[in-house]
This record gives sequence, C-alpha cells and structure tokens, in this order.
Amino acid sequence: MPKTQRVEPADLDDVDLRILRALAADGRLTNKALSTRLGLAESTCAYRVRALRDRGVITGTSVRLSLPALGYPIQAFIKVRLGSHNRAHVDKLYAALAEAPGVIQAFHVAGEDDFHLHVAVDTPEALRDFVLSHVTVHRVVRQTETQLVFELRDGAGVLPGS
Amino acid sequence: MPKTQRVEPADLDDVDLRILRALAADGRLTNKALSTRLGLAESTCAYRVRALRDRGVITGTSVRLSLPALGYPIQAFIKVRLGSHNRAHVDKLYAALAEAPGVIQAFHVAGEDDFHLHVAVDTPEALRDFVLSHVTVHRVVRQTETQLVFELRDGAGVLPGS
DNA sequence: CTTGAAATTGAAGCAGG
DNA sequence: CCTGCTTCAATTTCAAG
Repeated sequence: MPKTQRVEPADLDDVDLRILRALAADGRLTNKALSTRLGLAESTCAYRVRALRDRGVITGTSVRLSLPALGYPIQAFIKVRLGSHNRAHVDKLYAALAEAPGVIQAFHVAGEDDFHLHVAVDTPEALRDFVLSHVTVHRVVRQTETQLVFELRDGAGVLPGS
Repeated sequence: MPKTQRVEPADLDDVDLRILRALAADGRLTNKALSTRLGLAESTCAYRVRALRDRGVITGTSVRLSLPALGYPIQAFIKVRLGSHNRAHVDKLYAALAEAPGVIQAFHVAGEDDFHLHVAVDTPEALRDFVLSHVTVHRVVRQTETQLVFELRDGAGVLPGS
C-alpha cells in the first residue's frame, strides 16, 4: 500500500498571504526588502517566512527556466489510456513516464484518460519519437492522443486578492 | 495581431547546465555554496548566473507552495471545447480562464480540446461551482470534461544528465 | 571568460517586551 | 508573536590576467 500523507491546512493570516504572494512572484526578494514592503521588522519577517517553511506551506524555492531558451520550443500534452489497471503495472508505468526525458509534469487522473503528460521537445520529430520510445513502448498503454500546446499561461492561483 | 516573440536557443556549456540543475533543485543555494560545488571562484559563478538571467534562460525565481497546506487539496483537469473559434472570442475566453481564481495553469492546445485548465479547489462542491461559474458561463464554451487529479509528479525535465 | 580582495549589504542568533 | 542589537556570512564591484 503506498503512503498517503495527510496535510492539515495551515491557517494563514493576512501577513502570511502577503508574504506568499510576494515570494511567489519573486523568490529572490531579500528578507530586508520583504520586511520593508510589509512594514515589519526584519527579524519578524524572517520568523514568519521560516514558519511558513516549517509548516510546509512553502515547500522549496526554484528558478524558472525558459524552455525555448533551453532549445525546447515545442510543448505538448499527451493523454495516455491503459488497457489494464493492475496496480503494479500502473505504478511502474507512472514512474517510467515521470522519468522520461522531456517530461515537465506527469498527472495521474481519474476519468476517460489515465495519465496526462506535459512534455517539451526540440522538434516535431522528437515529439513523435518520444511517444513511440517512451509511451507506446509500454504494453499496458492502449491508446495515446497528443495535443500540441499553442500557449501556456500561469493562472491566478489560489492565493486570494491581488 | 498578437505579438510573437522569437526566442533563440542559448548555447549552454557544461558549467551552465550544472548551474541550472542545481538552481532548479534549490533556488536558494547561495552563490558561495554553488561556486564551491562547481569548483569555481565566487565571482565567476555569480557572473555565469547573471549571464543566464540576462540571456533569458533563467526567467525568475519563485517559491513552491503546497496547495494542500494552503487549504486546496483537490486538483483537477478541465478540458474545454468551444463552439466557435472566432479570434476575439477565443482571446477573451483565454484571458478570463487564466484569471479565474484557482487556476494554476491554462493551456491553449491544438486538437480535440481547445483549453486545458489545471485547477485547485478546497472541496468537490467548489470544483462544480468553478466549472459552472467560470467556464460554462461563457457562451462560446460548447463542452467541458473534468478529470480529478489523483497525483501529480514533476518530471525529469529537459536538462540532460543527472 | 576568469580571478582574488576590498567594500557593501544582508542574514541569523538572542535576550527581552 | 514581535522587536532591536550584535555578530557573522554572503553578494557586489573592480582592476587585472
């Protein structure tokens, strides 16, 4: 049985939300700049940010990369449907798909499809090769459907307000 | 006519790739720690990182947030299909969908569907309300299909090697 | 493109309100 | 839960190889 980690929602006050909005937009904000913007002492601000990390609200920090600048200007969505839903097969396939080169995110979903893969490639041929070499190569895959991504926009997210 | 920004792929050497891998995993790595790991002088390392930002390879830095800890433990994919593809309608709908509260990312795709929305909500009822209030409320939307996300994994990405 | 050292700035620890 | 002060560490700058 795989682990299921329950996560209690943290109750966040207005200061927390403002910190999260600021750091989501620019994770390199210095503690000093952040404290000035919020009108807090630096030590208080550092305290709140550390608390958000300790509580698991902030899970990490990472740089955003430009896929086109890296040489991967083509993105696609690949819907994957299985012919069998034996757990061992599903788990193994999921792991293999997530580790395939070019996969940005792999979604295990309920409903018509079983997996959605968000991938980035350098050429149309590479997209075809990806599907053949990393998806349909698995016996348990019954059907795939590939949709080119015209454009991707980051949404408003879940943080309320502006 | 909307703007189309062409992006030239940057040619990255081995040092660049190692920097990108390190900062993608932990964007809070200090320049000092990064330079030590790569065996470079601090000033050299800072120079390379700044160059990657200036060239648009690194587009920013942001904290990763736990949606469950924020109180939004339910994620879903919503496939949206339109009845008309008039540009003005499509553009306006796209903007509205991306700005709807709870939307993580909005994909404009080619093929069977027109948009894929990755959303996070707090309850199943909120998911229903999202579809009714922010998606099907638009006249141009002909059909939607909502798929619950069991699990989401970050993929290997496009950076080669380990 | 890379470097080391100086000068500036930011982060962390802590006792107290 | 918040703060100011002190101490320590990191970033930036720059002339030069």
